[in-house]
Amino acid sequence: MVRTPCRDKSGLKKGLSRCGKSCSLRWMNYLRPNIKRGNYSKEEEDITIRLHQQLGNRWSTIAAELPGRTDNEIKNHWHTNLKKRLLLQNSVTDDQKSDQNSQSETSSQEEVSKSPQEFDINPMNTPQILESSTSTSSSTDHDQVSSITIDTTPVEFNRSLETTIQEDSVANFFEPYAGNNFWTEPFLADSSYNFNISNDFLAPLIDPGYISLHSLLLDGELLRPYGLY
DNA sequence: AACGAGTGCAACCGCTATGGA
DNA sequence: GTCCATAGCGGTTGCACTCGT
Repeated sequence: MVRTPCRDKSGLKKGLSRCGKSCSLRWMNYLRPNIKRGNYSKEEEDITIRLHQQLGNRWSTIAAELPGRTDNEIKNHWHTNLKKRLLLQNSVTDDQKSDQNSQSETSSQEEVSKSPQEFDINPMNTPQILESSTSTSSSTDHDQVSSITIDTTPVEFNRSLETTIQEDSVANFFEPYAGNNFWTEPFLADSSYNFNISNDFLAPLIDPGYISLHSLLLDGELLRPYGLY
């Protein structure tokens, strides 16, 4: 069943008019209280890269592993930052390989036996970018080239993805919230939003303690879109 | 100051899945 | 079983903003 688009007959948007779907999307992607905003941590980027390697463009699944991040945000971040970095990484890796090829014929024969995916895209094999995740960086690609630091320490590849995420990022990320099963109840955070932004805003009620642990502490920038600092 | 290019991200679009009548 | 509304997903677009010239 094809959804009726939020357009008038001329095909133009109806100004500021919003259909239910538009409102829903805006809530889910932008207004939802437990959305984490601001720069991505290295852990979040690592998770994104690994999951994308495993799952492809299943952004909602990836988003489920990154609490506070929406699929849309992750998708945007991937297209605007991570994809470029991986491409850059690959180009650096290719350069290194070409250098190595010119120096060692033996090593080149080993490389040939690999499929491209084994050493190009796979973030588990490629060097880890240590650059801080400043998504607002206005530097040019050329500047990024000069600013990126490559860590050639190999990542243990045999660990399962789930174990890797749990050990490397998620457990550490939510350790301060231990005792609240945020991880298995991701949408409870929505319900935790029981303080009034305005008199017009009605939200479900829940234990106020939940707010401090999940909503308020998730990110310092959480309330800034509402003018609450 | 003005302009153009590049960038980031919210919003939109088309589609499928699902559930209720 | 059919129809319809809605939720959710991934791809794409449009525009505000920043930066360099």
